[in-house]
Amino acid sequence: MMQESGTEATNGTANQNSAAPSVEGHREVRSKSATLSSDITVSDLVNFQQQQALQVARQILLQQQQQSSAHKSPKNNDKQPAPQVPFSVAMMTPQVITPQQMQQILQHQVLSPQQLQLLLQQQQSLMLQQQQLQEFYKKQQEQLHLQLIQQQHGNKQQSKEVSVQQLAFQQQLLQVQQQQHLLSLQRQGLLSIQPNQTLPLHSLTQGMIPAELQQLWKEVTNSHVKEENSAHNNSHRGLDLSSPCPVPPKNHNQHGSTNGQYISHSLKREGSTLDDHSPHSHPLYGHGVCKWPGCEAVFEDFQSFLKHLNNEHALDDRSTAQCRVQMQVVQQLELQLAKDKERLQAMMTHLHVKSTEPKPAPQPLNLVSNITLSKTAPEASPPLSLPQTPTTPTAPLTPLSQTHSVITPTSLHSVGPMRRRYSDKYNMPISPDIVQNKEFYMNAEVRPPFTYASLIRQAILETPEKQLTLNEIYNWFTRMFAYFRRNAATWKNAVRHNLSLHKCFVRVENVKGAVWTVDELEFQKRRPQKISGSPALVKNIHTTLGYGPALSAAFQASMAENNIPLYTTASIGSPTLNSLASAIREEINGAMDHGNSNGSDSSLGRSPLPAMHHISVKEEPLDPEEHEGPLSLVTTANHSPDFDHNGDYEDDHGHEDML
DNA sequence: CATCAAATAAACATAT
DNA sequence: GATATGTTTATTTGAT
Repeated sequence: MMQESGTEATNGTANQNSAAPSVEGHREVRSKSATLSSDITVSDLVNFQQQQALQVARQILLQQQQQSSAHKSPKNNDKQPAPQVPFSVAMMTPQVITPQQMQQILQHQVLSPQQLQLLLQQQQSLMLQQQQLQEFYKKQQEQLHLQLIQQQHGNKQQSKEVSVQQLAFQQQLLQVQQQQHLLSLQRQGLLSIQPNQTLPLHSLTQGMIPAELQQLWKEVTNSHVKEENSAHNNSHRGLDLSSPCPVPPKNHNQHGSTNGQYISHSLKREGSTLDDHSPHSHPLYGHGVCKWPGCEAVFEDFQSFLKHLNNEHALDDRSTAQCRVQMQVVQQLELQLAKDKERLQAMMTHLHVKSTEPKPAPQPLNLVSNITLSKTAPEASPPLSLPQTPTTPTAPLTPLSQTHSVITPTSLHSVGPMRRRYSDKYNMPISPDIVQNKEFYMNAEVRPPFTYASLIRQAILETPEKQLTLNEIYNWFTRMFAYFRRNAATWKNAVRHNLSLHKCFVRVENVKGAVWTVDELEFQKRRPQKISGSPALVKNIHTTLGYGPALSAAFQASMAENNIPLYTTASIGSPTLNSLASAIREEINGAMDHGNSNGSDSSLGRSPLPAMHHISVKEEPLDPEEHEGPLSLVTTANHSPDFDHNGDYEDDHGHEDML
């Protein structure tokens, strides 16, 4: 009722509970600090891309101006600064990898602690530098901004004076920009550090030139998933640097403005949405706001927006530059995506399909089927194989490859109420993904594919005490998922409902009030009936068992790779990461304890984490009964719920406001 | 088609 | 009395 609406208002990150001071007491403090740091991070992240784009745009613009004044080079020459990146090209080794190569790569995949440490340090120092530069840059930025505006309105002459100054900063700007690129990528989990890719990383920082990027991208895409690619190509085209892209292409839309919003969305759109613009919808217009990168002008109606678009974002140097920047951003992300996909592929290949098949790249899922295969459950396997949702793991990140059906099916409607998540169980929520996705969900308003129960559990397990007050749980939701920063009334009610409904959540009275804890046993017990039987799964398990260790190792490695950097960079409270890890561990333990009972567990389906423990489970074959482990990779794979949403998430709102 | 789990809504109770 | 917190019931929906 009313309360809900009231709640909603408060839901933010702040503590809503002013009424129960004592109760919140200590906990409050804890959650508060956590919230704080994460909030900062989040918002920071949210603005990151946009800032980056703007900055880069300015820089490019400046360069252009200089060039034109100095060399009178053609107007929109695409030459970008700093032509150095030889390395990256070679090192990146996009998707042109043969299965064998993949294996090799995989084998080297596990970073040693030292290596990780090193990488971490590198990142941190980068962060520092960046901050410093950023500050300096901010000041300059203001000036430049003014100047740019002036220039735009006519006083070209000024530009010369300005340019002198600008030149002075150019270098720094470049640095900042590059670092930002890197950092942002890392934050998003797109840029993961891989052992064999360490170097590339550096080279990346050193200077990715749009042109190069593009080329890289092309290579990547071409080789990668050749088949599915048709669409990709299209997108490339759109991004082609050679074209100044005067008219703000649709791809730019949300991404820039929504900032945090994943590019994936935009990318995806590219493919599918290029043409479907309904009369009053424009990729650069959403929520009554202009989504042009850096512009957040508000408009009452679509018409005024169009007007604005034509006036403010007309074909001029600035727009062109911004456009380019956007392209860069997109390209980098795409590239990274491709890499991650490849990595996934390699992992899967390595883990299961050792020898097999040729078609690794195309569809990861296939692997699954391959996996299944073998051994024991011939027929059974079919079920597993399924789906079309190959990509899962990266799913959120992957949308762009429409190839992956992931996006398709559910995605479309997923936006709204999430009601069924599992079909997706066919995805594979392997740990790494989760992690990566974490970043994703923190920034993109995409509904997490996990059930409330899973999320609540996760929230609770992430704390050292393994207990949280309702309010803290709320805070965790809002902190971790952009999606839950909306519709508070709805999801809060759901959270409460879940807490009461599931036996796995135990309310513990405290002096100060009450906290919620998780009864892991119960949690694991839930709905065994379901899949339990699934023969297919069972069999796979066997198969998988053998690889158990490997898997978890890989998992950890990826965790390290992906998360650490992310969080580190993001300066997020490391607690998150750690807790996540610990939570996972716990799950694992729990799973082990219960052995097979839950083995059947289907529950995994819903929660991502579960998948992980399963993995570990394998390490220790406890399966007394017929089925050995809880789930096999396959199973695991299945579970990941729909990542699709991301894909479809239309721009924003739309439906999601169920309120 | 039956059943189940989860999401969603909402009424209601209780505590602060 | 307003909220926050919990509990419970009902309905809807997607999956199996």
